[in-house]
Amino acid sequence: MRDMTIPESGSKRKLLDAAELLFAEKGFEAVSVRDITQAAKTNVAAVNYHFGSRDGLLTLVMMRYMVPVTEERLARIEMLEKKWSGKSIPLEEIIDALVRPLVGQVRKSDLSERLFYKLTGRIFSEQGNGIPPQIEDQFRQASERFTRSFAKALPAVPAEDLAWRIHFVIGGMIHMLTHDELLFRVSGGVSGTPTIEATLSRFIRFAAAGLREGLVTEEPVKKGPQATFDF
Amino acid sequence: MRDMTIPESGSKRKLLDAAELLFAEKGFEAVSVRDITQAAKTNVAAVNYHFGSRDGLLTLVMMRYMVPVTEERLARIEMLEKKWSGKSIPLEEIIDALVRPLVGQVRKSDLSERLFYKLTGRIFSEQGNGIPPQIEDQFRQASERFTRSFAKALPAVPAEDLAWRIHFVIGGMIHMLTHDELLFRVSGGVSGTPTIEATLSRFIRFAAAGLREGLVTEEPVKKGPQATFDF
DNA sequence: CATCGATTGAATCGTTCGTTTGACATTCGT
DNA sequence: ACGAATGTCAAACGAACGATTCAATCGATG
Repeated sequence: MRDMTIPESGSKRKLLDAAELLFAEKGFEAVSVRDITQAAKTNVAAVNYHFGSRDGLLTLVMMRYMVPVTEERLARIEMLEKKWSGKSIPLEEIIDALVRPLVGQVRKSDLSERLFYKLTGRIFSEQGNGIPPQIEDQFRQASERFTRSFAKALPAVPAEDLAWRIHFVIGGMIHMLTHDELLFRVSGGVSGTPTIEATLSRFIRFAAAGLREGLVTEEPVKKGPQATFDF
Repeated sequence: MRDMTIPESGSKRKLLDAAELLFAEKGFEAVSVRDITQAAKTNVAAVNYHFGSRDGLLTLVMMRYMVPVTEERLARIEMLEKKWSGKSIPLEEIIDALVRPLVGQVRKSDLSERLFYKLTGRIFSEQGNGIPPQIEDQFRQASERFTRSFAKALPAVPAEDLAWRIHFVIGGMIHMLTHDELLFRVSGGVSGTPTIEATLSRFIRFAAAGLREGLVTEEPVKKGPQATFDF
């Protein structure tokens, strides 16, 4: 296996940064090795020298944020299990643990918020289309863990129904990440430029309501901002 | 403009059928003109002769079902407006009008259900990525019309919130169409092979609940199967 | 049958793709 | 200061791409 560490400077780092920017803007298929090396102001051969192949660079670009995102997702869900010690976790907090790690990583990148979410959204939406197995594994880990917590939080929902509902939630999340600009068409130009926090809150409430569909809520659903996890 | 009609037989029809099958299986970018002509057992030049270019064929493949889908969507929503004459339409029926036309067109194709939904899902998910303007226009029409009905059905939801919620619904729909096989990963192998009708019902209930989030429902939400429109 | 537009066929165009080569430059330990 | 490792560079490779050329063939019509 090749060196998977990311240096702080040098052409390897420049290539990685240029590649992730172009991938975010135009998609993984639409960017050629020559586009990347030109943007990074290096020679064409540099990609194959440092990453073995275009695929090697692609994998590293994907892993760079997906690994920390998965780690933070799993850490958050474990924290929640402890916090609610055995009891089922409120839906809103599970969904928060699913999407907030994306916000946590955005600042570690040189990309703008829009581009970072577009990049991660592209990764999510390429599932099953010849994605590197390392990335598939990240998805598998988060998927298995969160499905368990969702099932515990919604014991009244049959497993098959729940699977589909989670499916729909993931679709909404991906669409939120990839198509920020689409909103203006859907809304007829209604929306301003919401902060990510407001959008996240909207998504969490939407997803929780969809997941809970059909359930009688004895006590009315807690309103106000969702859990903040600022510890 | 070139001839946009689709003959019942001949190599033009064979190319169209072969192209839509390959596009559904592997995506629009991953299929070459040579793949298509080989599958259709015609000469490579046939694509450029009949469709002007690869893009011309691609556009026609997309328009073949998207035009009837949009027409049926708009017809259904107009029917609903008449049926509820001025009153706001129940959410479930609006969402039904949005997704059921896809089921209506599946039988007109030679593709299996799985591949047809994959094909249309791919069309939906390519929005903003250099999609033909004719297809963009189909989206625009449906988007404007349904946004209006959603707004009327949910007068208490602020326009900006509603826009995002519709956004999430569309994302769930696309994911449902494109990633049928993903379900097995999410659910841990729980699901069987649901009929499209059961899946549709699940989606409609999920989406309606998400759209309605936060609203006090004076009368409990009507249960049971959603409207069938069998007239 | 002869004619003519419509269609097909094999060959090839020019480009772009990811990758490789081998010469050259730089850096570093000893 | 020297040799080895490391990195860079221009050039080129073979393969695949969409598109085009032009002669051969077909089918309807006169």
